[in-house]
Amino acid sequence: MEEKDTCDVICVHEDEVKDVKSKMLEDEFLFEVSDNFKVFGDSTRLKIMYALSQRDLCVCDLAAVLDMSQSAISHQLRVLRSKNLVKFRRKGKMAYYYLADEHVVSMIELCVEHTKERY
Amino acid sequence: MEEKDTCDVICVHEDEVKDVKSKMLEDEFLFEVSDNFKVFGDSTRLKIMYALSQRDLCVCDLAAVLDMSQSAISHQLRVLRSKNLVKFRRKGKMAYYYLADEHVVSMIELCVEHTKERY
DNA sequence: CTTCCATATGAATATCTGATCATATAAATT
DNA sequence: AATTTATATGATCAGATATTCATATGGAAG
Repeated sequence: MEEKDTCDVICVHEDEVKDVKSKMLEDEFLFEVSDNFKVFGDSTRLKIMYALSQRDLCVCDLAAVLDMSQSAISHQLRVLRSKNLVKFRRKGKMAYYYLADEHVVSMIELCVEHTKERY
Repeated sequence: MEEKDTCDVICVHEDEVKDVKSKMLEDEFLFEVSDNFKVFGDSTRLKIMYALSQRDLCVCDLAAVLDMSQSAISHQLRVLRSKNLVKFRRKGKMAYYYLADEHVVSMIELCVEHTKERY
């Protein structure tokens, strides 16, 4: 299976490696999972989501809450939309954003808890 | 409170903003939370942790399981150690790594579940 | 104490990411 | 229709990050 004994991997324990390899999830799937974590791994996006967990807000208000530029917020909202973490409804010129579902809230809550407990 | 009406933030809804601001968690804390998520937001690190959730492994075996260089793995293990997500015990020349606690496992499991459910 | 080998790490590089700036779009108001 | 204003977005740039390469460290065994 392995063609590459070329270089550094010398001390491999064949059986254990084979065992764990068989239990590993698909590369593609784990990439997707890490990609999901990544969205939460930026404090601006996390703050946006946390703010939205309090109440729906328009872009301007989010900018005010986070004390950041409208553009910066808008760019991050785009990311959050692309990951289906937030949605929005138009009301006149404004766009009111809200969290897409409960998963988002529970993800944040869990990591908040873990962060509190672990340190 | 805001000295900066300078530029773009024009349409702020004072009350809602004030309300959400009062409910926001500390900047510093949310930064820490996002920083924790960030560690899980890289597929190499996630794979390492997932592999270790199956059984303790030495660096070489991890490299074999992930099919990556020893150096790359070692660098990422350093990151994981610095965040107290993994620990290791020496056995001769080798270092056997293992997950630091159950939090790590449950974090991964949760996001795996969410990823499965959401798409 | 020298060699061997598993692991660690510093430096360099390439890629990615987030903020800014300038500008475009789109809805409301005149 | 022209203007205003809330939001979106493309381009750019700076800083962060992951891998590689070369080398160092540290324990084992001779």
